[in-house]
This record gives sequence, structure tokens and C-alpha cells, in this order.
Amino acid sequence: MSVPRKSTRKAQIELQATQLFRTKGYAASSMRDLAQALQMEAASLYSHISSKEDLLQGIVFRMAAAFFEALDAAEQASKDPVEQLQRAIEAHLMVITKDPSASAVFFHEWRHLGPKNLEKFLELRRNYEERFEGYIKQGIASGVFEAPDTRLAALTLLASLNWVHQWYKPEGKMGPKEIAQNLAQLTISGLKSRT
Amino acid sequence: MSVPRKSTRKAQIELQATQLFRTKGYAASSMRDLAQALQMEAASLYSHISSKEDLLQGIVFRMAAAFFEALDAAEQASKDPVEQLQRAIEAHLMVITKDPSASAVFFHEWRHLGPKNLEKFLELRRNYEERFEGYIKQGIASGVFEAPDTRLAALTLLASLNWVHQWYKPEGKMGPKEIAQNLAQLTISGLKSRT
DNA sequence: AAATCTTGCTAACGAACGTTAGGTTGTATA
DNA sequence: TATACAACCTAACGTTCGTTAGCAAGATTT
Repeated sequence: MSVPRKSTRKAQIELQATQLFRTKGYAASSMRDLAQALQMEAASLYSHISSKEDLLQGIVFRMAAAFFEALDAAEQASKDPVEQLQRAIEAHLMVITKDPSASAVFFHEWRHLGPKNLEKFLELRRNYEERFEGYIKQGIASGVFEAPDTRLAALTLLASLNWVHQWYKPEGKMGPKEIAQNLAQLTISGLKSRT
Repeated sequence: MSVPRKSTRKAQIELQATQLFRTKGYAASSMRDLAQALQMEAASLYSHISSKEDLLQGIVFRMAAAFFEALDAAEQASKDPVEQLQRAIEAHLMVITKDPSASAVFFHEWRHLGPKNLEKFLELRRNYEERFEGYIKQGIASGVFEAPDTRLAALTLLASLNWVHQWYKPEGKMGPKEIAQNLAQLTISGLKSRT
């Protein structure tokens, strides 16, 4: 009657892989490097994973799912466009600050995905960006925002947020909530209608 | 009486390398790939360059110099902090839009520099960031800006600007000047004092 | 005409790469 | 107690990597 429990070893490997890919980059990280960090032989890794790209794919799409889940949850029950955007920014930053290493891999190493996974990733990203663009468009429609180019505005906003993983330290003086508040303030001000 | 003219072949190689490093990343680009793009053999490259990292280093530090030169030129003769920052943003974006490929390599591949060059790069980057932080501090001192954390504000601003190379197309509908204007507007608004 | 420089070639080096095959050991299940 | 499985090993595979050695042909300079 035992439910087939997921091996915890694979999770450990993915964790180390995340750290390694973050610091050295995917292409410059060898399976032997990864094995050494786990104090095992490179060949032994293949008892738990099927390939190097499999590791990358796991990290990337787990993060993608986290971003979408957070955004979905933030989208509930709010009609004010400013608040909507504020919540979206907060949700996005919560995902990043919860796992800065995986975020770094997500933002920087996706291009090493194979053609099929790459296409999937790009579509997800486009959708995600369009969600943010949608909030801005709503704000413009209701007169509270203004922007000459909504796509430019959305991409610029996300660029600001996606930079956070580079300097955020869990033990730093600024906590996730505080960062979210500051960045929401900084980015939303640029959109506010000046009338 | 001939001035020792610089070989033009090396410049061609660097150009192709820039393009290749941009699309595949430095670590995933082989010298044989590069040679093929230039229709020659990999070994022949070494008549013009001394190593793969030499190529990367050339691209990175040429861009670094370009950024500093542009910023120096933009810093002349302006006492208004808002205008100062506006000019700095414009200068920064001019460098990026002038060579988006080299910018992409500059922003993404610097970590593959050797220890010595890496250290040099990091110091330059810190200086550059502090210049921007300085403009913001000046603005705060004269009461026109406000920001809870000037470093956060500076890094966020630069993150917005440094994203441009990802989507900018020289033949696109928005020209460099227009982009600079839009982004300056978006980013500076977030800093403006609300009193 | 001789010497030099530029630009490229072929061949090959040792090292590192991702991955597979096949085996061993200890632990949990039947 | 027998069986299955998870976890890891050694050895090795075929490939690709950055780079060096040595040479050749054309252009330029002396």
C-alpha cells in the first residue's frame, strides 16, 4: 500500500546542478564538476537523471510553473489596475527571492534548451509578458496609466524585476516584501498618468 | 613613412566572434564554428589572435571603453540633476543601440573572462554603477528626486536600459533617440519627488 | 631580386566532454 | 530467506575541444 515515494536523491542533484549552472553557466559546467560537488562519480549521475539537458529542462520549467502559479494567484479579485499590477510585481518578486539561484538559471540558461523545449519556453515567456502588458493596457484604458508603447513598458518593467536575482541575498538588509514595495513604486510611477 | 596600419582581418574575426558569442554563448561557441563562419580552418585563426579568451576580452573591454567615453561626454556642462541623468541614459542607450550584438556579449559573457580580466571588469562595472548612483544622489540632495535606496534605484535603472539589446532592431519602428526618450521618461518618473 | 609579412593550410597533440555497459553492495520488500 | 531495487562503482566509448608545429603561396617592402 506504499505510495511510490519520489527519490530524494534526484532533488539533491538538481539542487547542486542549479548552483553550479548559476555560477559557471550551463555550457561551462561539466557532469564531472557536478558529480564532484555531490562527491560521486559522473557516471553515477545517470542512475537518477537521463541527460544533462534533462537537468536544465527540469529547473527551467519548474520555475516557469512557479511564475505562472504566482501570477494566477495574484490575479484574483482586484479590479483596480494599479493594484493588479502591484500584486503581479509582488508575486513575481516572491518567486525570484524564494530561489534566486534557480531564477538565475531560468533567466540566463534557457537558450541551451533543445529546439523543442526552447520553443515551448519562448511561448510561455511571450504569454507571461503579455499578461503584464495587459495590466498596463487596462490601466491606460481606465485613464490611470499612460505609455507610448505598452510592450516596451512591460518589457522594461520585467527587466527591472528580473535583475533582482543578481544582488538579492536572503540575509541582506532588505527583505522580499520591502524589495517588492520599492520596485513596485519605482516602476509604476513611470506609468502613472500625468494629468 | 607608412603608419603601421592595423590588420583588418582581425576586426572581421572579432565581428564574427561577436555574432557567434551572442547567439550561442561564449562557452558553447567553438573555434571551429567561428572558423566555419569565416570560411577558414580553425587553426588559421591563430595567425590573428592568441586565444579564444583573447577574443572575448577584446569585445568586452572595447564595449566598456565605449560606455565610459559616452558617459564622460554626457557629463559635461549640465548642472540640473534631471538633465544630467537624462543625458547619461541617452548616452548609455546610444552605445547599446549602436552595437547590440557586442552589447549582448558584454552583458552576458563577461563571467567567462579569466580571473584577472574578471576582476578588472567588475571594478569597471562598479565604478560605472556608482556614477549613475551619483546622479541620483545629487538629485536627492537638490530635492528633485527621492529614493529609499539609491543603489537599488541605480541598479534597477541600469537593468531597464541593459535589457534593450534583447529586442532592439536597427530596422525597427523605434529609433535610438526615441527609445532613449521613452526609457528616460519611464525610469526617471519613478525617482521624481512627490511633494 | 631578395627579404619580409600576411594569410592560410594540413596534421596532430593531449585533454575534456557526455554518456553507456556491466558489475557490486547494502537495504527494503515479498 | 529469497528477491528486488536503489545507489554507486570502474572502465571505456566516440567525439569534440583549444591549441601548436610546420609549411606554402601571394603580396609588399627593401
